[in-house]
Amino acid sequence: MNTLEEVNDFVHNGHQEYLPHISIDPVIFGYHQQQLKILLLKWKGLEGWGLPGGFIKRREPLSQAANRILQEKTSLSNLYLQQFHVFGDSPYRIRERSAREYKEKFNLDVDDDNWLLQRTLSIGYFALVDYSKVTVQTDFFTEDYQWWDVKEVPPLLFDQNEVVEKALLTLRRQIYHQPIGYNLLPEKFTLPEIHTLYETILGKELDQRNFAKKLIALGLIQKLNETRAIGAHRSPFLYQFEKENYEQALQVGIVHTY
Amino acid sequence: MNTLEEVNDFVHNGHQEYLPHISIDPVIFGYHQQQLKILLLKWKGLEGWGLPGGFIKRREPLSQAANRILQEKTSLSNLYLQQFHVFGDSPYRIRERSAREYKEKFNLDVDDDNWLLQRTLSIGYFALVDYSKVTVQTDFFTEDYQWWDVKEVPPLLFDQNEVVEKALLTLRRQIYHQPIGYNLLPEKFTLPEIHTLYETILGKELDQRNFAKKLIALGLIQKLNETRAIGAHRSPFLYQFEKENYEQALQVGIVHTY
DNA sequence: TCAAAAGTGTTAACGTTACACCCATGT
DNA sequence: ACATGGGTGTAACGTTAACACTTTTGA
Repeated sequence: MNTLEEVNDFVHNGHQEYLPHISIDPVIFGYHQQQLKILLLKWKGLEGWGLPGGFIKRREPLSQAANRILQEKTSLSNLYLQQFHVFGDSPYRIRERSAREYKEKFNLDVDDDNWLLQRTLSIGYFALVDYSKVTVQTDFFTEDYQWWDVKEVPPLLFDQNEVVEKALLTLRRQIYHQPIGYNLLPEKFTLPEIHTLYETILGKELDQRNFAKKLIALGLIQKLNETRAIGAHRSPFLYQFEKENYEQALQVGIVHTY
Repeated sequence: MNTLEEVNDFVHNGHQEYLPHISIDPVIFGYHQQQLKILLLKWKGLEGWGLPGGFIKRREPLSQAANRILQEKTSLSNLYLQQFHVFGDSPYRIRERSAREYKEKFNLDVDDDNWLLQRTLSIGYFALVDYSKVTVQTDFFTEDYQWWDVKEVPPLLFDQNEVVEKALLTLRRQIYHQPIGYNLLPEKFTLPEIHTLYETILGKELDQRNFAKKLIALGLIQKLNETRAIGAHRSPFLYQFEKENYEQALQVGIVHTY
């Protein structure tokens, strides 16, 4: 969506192609330099940053819509994607926005009953992606994008800070039942990497030895005969996930602590 | 909604009051005679049973809508109510239904573009209620209601069997993090009652002694100096929840097995 | 007095936690 | 050589899991 023609068509006729009143807002998690990050877009004409959301096509299955929206923004397919909550309580999402406000911000002429101005619920999804493989597409509405450390998320549009909070919370709870990491880390990774990842998600320190013991005891990771030289005094061993056990743990679910 | 006038108004003008394309479908759990049950409605003119769903008013917060719908059907307020998933993948929910089909089933004249015929996503909620306190309201669309053992749920409309399945799964997972029972049991209950409840939700046997020990050790329940005579050779002690610890466990969340 | 249900403790196995020193490498 | 980060084992503790008999009550 880059030409003015396309944008005008979307704004004025989009409701024929998309379902009104419902959007999908993905929280995209990536991991880089020992930090858990999320991908945010800067919307043109608006102050804040926001999630890379989108709408559902009228005959498109919901999960397919979520995948499509993610792919449009990040050029990634086959990522880990999971629905976690519907947001429909915030006053921002109830009071319809005015056409005037829209005109001022986007410089687009819209009627008062335009579909984009009406109340819209948001279905929250979170995605776990390999940071290094993401390439972001910007379009007419977005002027910039940036990865933000989850500890330093800026004020977001509407109630989207709440969306991010809840995504983190869900991730944190889920890690007690299912392994996480396959989608966030490169194929080969070091113990310190996955160790810090888990600490970051859980927001607490985990004993180095016990953590490694646990993952190996569960059969989730295996040591490779390679090391990676990453600077002074540092050449940790590489590990990779044991796909079979990992998949099984994902599906069956487990209950344990770290 | 009982008079023909009200029904016609809802069918033809409901989209002015309610958001189209989104419904709320509550799975209402109750517990009676050692069985976990859900409340289903028989829709007039349709073969199957279904969930007591409803729509969201245009300016109504989502969670308020869910509470209102539940109260309209069960006359209960202040119950435990939780969102768990949005359903939008099933082909039933994508193919728009035809006006002819609607006419045949409900004997109502509607246009092809009537809001009730269009694709509708469903937001799944589950409620935990005190079985003995529910009184069900039927209306024009519903001709009967019935509590069903979760082990014997009949074929439901659309993809609602999937909704029930997912509700149970969510409940089962949640019980590892938060206590459940306060909303399902009467104020005073016996050990065998809560024991069977947990066994039913988890779908597996739990050691009698260990189970009681655990709940008492966690400070969730306390023994009363009363017994209940419930038949031959049976007069178990009554217990009640320790509200403070219970609430705290609900909010903080815990990780444990049973 | 007999049948049915409720109540009650102990022990062994297992998993979790706490804890510190050596080794390899690059500067 | 030294500074930094990575790697590794053991012991105490707490939790879980397995197990059966006694008591009460009503018929």
